Amino acid sequence: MTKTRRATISDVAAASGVGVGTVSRVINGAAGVRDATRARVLRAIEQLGYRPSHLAASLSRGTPRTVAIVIPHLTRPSSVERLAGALAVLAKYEYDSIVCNVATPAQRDHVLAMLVARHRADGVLVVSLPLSRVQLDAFRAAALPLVTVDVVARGVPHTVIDDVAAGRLATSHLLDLGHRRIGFIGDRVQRSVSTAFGFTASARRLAGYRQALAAAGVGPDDALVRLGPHGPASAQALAGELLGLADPPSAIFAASDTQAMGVLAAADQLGARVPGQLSVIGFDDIQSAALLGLSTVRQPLEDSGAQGAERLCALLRGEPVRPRRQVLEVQVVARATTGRPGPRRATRPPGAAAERGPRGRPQAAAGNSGPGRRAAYRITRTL
Amino acid sequence: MTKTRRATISDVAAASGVGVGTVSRVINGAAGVRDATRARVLRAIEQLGYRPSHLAASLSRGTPRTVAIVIPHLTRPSSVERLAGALAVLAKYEYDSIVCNVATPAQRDHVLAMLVARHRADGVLVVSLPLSRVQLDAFRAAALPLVTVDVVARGVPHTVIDDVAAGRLATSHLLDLGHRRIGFIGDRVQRSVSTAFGFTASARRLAGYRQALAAAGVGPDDALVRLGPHGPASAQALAGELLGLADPPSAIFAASDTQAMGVLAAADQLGARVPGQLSVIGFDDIQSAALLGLSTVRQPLEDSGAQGAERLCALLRGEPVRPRRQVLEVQVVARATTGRPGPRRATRPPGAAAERGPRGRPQAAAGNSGPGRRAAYRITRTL
DNA sequence: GTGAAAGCGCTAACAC
DNA sequence: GTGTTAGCGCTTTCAC
Repeated sequence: MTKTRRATISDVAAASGVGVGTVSRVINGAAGVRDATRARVLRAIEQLGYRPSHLAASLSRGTPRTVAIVIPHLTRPSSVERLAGALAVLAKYEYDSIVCNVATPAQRDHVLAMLVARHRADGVLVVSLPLSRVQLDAFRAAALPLVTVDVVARGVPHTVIDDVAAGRLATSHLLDLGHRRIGFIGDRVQRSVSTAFGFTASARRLAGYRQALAAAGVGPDDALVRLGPHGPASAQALAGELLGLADPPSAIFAASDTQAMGVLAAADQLGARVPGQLSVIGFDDIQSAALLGLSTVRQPLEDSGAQGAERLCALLRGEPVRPRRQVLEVQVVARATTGRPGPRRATRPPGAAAERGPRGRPQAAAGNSGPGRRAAYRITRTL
Repeated sequence: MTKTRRATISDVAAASGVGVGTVSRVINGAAGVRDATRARVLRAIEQLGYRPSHLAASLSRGTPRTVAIVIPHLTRPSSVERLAGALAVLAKYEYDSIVCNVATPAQRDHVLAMLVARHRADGVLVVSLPLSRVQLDAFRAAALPLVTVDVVARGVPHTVIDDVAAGRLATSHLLDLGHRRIGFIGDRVQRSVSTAFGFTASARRLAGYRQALAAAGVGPDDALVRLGPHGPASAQALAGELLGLADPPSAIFAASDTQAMGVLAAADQLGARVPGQLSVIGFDDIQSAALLGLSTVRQPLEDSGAQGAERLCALLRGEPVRPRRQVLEVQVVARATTGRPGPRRATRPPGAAAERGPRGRPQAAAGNSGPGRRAAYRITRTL
């Protein structure tokens, strides 16, 4: 076997005694090629091990049929669900998807700048990342089609939820159950330029929480609002603080399911029964929420990615994308971690470890554990 | 503003009164361009809104500098961690990564066939997907560089763990604690062609489980081995069966953390205290395992993706990749769900729901809940 | 039906 | 330093 260069279309043409045009037609399944000729070409392709260059074809055709997806914190359940939704749609339309996972604002800026500077993707889907005015201008100047998901962007089609209303919804669920001392645990806005992505969902959910309390005539108590870095460990610590208060909350609204899990961990550790002593509601409805029986506000994660991708594809086809802002619905999913407030009981001091004991499940769940079963829940309200 | 076509390199050359070669040098930061000239070119680029075509450059240069990653079940925590590891490495070497999430064997075959048929990626990283002999031959025939992760492939560099040994390790952990009746919950090998990916990790872990039992002189009891579809719901049902046995196991080894969570759910539901009445060990050490205090066998997920990507890059540089099989180490991470077997107690029948109560935590975890803290654990043994 | 030839937009070798 | 030119491998008229 010769150590030669890859076969090209003209090699195939020569080998089969036809012109390159004919070979091209055969490759692309175009009509107007005699069967005998086609067979001859196919045989030459086979024996030369010819593989058409996607690059050359794309260049000649004028479009790479490639889309870039820029997304932070890919390993977070909410991110990966969005990504999966987008990938499925893009694959459906036969776009290649270049995935850019960005861990820092510097990476984000670098990736976005690259995407704008060189023409490597037909369009870009940005997930969860707030874009600066400069960045938006750059996309516009480059005429690079852009769609965002989970973040508002002026002049750009975006798919979002109403976080303020969703925050009200979660809080109302707790109020409706009879809670009056309701804590909030969310993300502290990062000041440090080096790590700040500028996420604002948590803050908007907090605003909704405050609105709902005010509407219910419950006075705000800032001692019940705790913010920290995203992640369960921090949330666990903050929940511990809340539970250690002289007048602790009977319920906690966590700005994400991940944080809610930290709250549950704190409750476990301090011996607070859930939901008897402490009700907990999260946000997102990631897959493990169902597993844990976590009550939460469900937002359509996978669908948001799919919708964003659909809109980007429409944009690439030159179709109008209206309305510019697509607002997806959310709903409260009441599972086993929220209930009516119980009588006050002291929590166990940290250090007095207890054994992992039985947990409550909604009645409907019991005896209904067949394969493929999804955790039972009831949807309380839809936004 | 004219509705004209995109500016090309020769437009820029013309506008700045230089040749295309000079423009190319400016774009690529090549030395040997007078500052004044460079400035003139840059200005022209600016005002023409010129964006170099990645496609044309790649074609001319001869390589797309693009890699494809083919991975199933992207939203599973183990998959996405591997993906993130690979993406980070590929970004480091400035490769674009096309991600192909495949949900079915048909999709897998389609994607792989496409990758082989057209030259669109410099190399391919296949994660967790067993490749047929035909598929492997196709890659070889196309001279398309291939590396796999989490799956053995003849003649191809692959990064794996020793699942059999890991299964022994998990089982030994339980044996060492004093357990003798140990259940196993894993994946049933799918027969249906339409859904069978041919994953074998669970089966190999089962083999290790059997080996460890035999080595400890514990007679096998097939009633304690339950296989079903992957996923927590199925595992929960199977664990329910096990706990309902006349002589139930005092410990269960689940072939994945996801399944272990189903086991925990079953224990909760049936009122079996963990680890008092039932010890549970999972496999993978996905992020939520730490959160739940789940004892597990940790395999380096993110690192496996990173290693695979490193090896693929080495291959693309033409370097030899040795040894062909890279075996990563695993270790038991003992958290709060495994302990010595306690006195036998009857489980509560399903339907008698209990409240979610305090769970055990390792002593070290208590009072150590600061931000950024990782759940405390002790590593029992390394393979 | 099929072949020839003109691009697609760039890089790189070579000349000046 | 800078311009010129020959490809890179394909698609796509446009003749025949």
